[in-house]
Amino acid sequence: MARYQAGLRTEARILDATRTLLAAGGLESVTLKAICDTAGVKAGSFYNLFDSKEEVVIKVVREAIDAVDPDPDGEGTDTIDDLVAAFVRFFEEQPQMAKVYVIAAVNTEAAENGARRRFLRHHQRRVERFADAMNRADASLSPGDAVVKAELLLGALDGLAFRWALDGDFEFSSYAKLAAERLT
Amino acid sequence: MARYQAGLRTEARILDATRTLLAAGGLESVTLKAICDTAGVKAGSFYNLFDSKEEVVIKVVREAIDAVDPDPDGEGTDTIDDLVAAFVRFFEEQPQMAKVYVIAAVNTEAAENGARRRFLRHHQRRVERFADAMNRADASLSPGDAVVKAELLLGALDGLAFRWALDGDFEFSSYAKLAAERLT
DNA sequence: GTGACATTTGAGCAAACGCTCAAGATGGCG
DNA sequence: CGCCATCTTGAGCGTTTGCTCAAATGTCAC
Repeated sequence: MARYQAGLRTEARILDATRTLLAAGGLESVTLKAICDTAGVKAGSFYNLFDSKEEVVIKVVREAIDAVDPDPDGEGTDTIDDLVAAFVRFFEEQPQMAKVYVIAAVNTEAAENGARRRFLRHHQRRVERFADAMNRADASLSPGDAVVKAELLLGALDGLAFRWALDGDFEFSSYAKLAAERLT
Repeated sequence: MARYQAGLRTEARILDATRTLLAAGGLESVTLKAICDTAGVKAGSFYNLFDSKEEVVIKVVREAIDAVDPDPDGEGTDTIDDLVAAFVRFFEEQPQMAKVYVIAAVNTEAAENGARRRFLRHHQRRVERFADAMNRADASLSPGDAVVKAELLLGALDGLAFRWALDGDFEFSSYAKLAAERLT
């Protein structure tokens, strides 16, 4: 939406501010006022570049998720271990982003089911990646069984991440490896 | 806090209203105005009986959780299957309550870590129950290993519940049984 | 350099939120 | 019945939320 250099620069400042606030204080601390104050911009400028606060938050979270993809180009070379490690890394490096992810998926009521559908699609793509990796590792596994196993493993990983959100001392990484061993 | 019959009756009406709203529209729809309108009460009356909105919500959620306990008296007679079934039942019968549970655990920032600590304690009690049941089923299992296994199973159940919150068509119950088989 | 467009600003809007309080109505005990 | 504690009410407070808009300022292409 920005056409001049000045617009591009403020756009970047707004995204940076959102990232910073999100990482520091979670979704609750990301208010329009906080974003604008941090970015050194007035609300009117914000709305000259973006349609809503939500648009910016979604953009930032999506970029954070993409940044930890072990096979961003979809070459099909990632192993289960890679995928599990990437999963753990995302939660450990970007805990607040992960929480936004969880809240958006759960919190969303009938009104704005768009967000939930987006997350479901993302989850399904992840299941496919896991299932593919399982099939690559064990050719005798039927595709259907691979999907079931992938759902099970991803479910376990999500739950362990949740557990870790509850208590930072929880040994997320160890448990994740254990889950991968038993559910592969 | 209520001492007259009238007070007790409005107390019950407020709790009922909160339950109804929570089940129908999730946490977001539980505003003070909505509670008071549904209960046919003014805000002043509400605050004559309760200290805060939060107090009421917590009370309602806690009661809902206790209502599905397979061994409320702590007699130590519940099996893993009982516990897993109770877990599934809670989520399927009270999906909104379960979502509140998740949100409170994740959403709570530095400010009010009281809620998070409460949920952590509840989780730990649950882990103990699961571990005890595992030890009862297999005497050769060391207590430490039982706790690890219990954490793993509960993690998987939480994650599958989350998955189901994302998409009601997900066969939560089947996957829960599968997880119990592989992680016991 | 000027005209046309992008951007920024300051002021402010309406709605929602949780909550408070003085004053009056009601209930139950002696 | 009378009295006092309990309960209810209506009005409203103070804050925060996301967002809007006319007018001023800046920027780029020609």
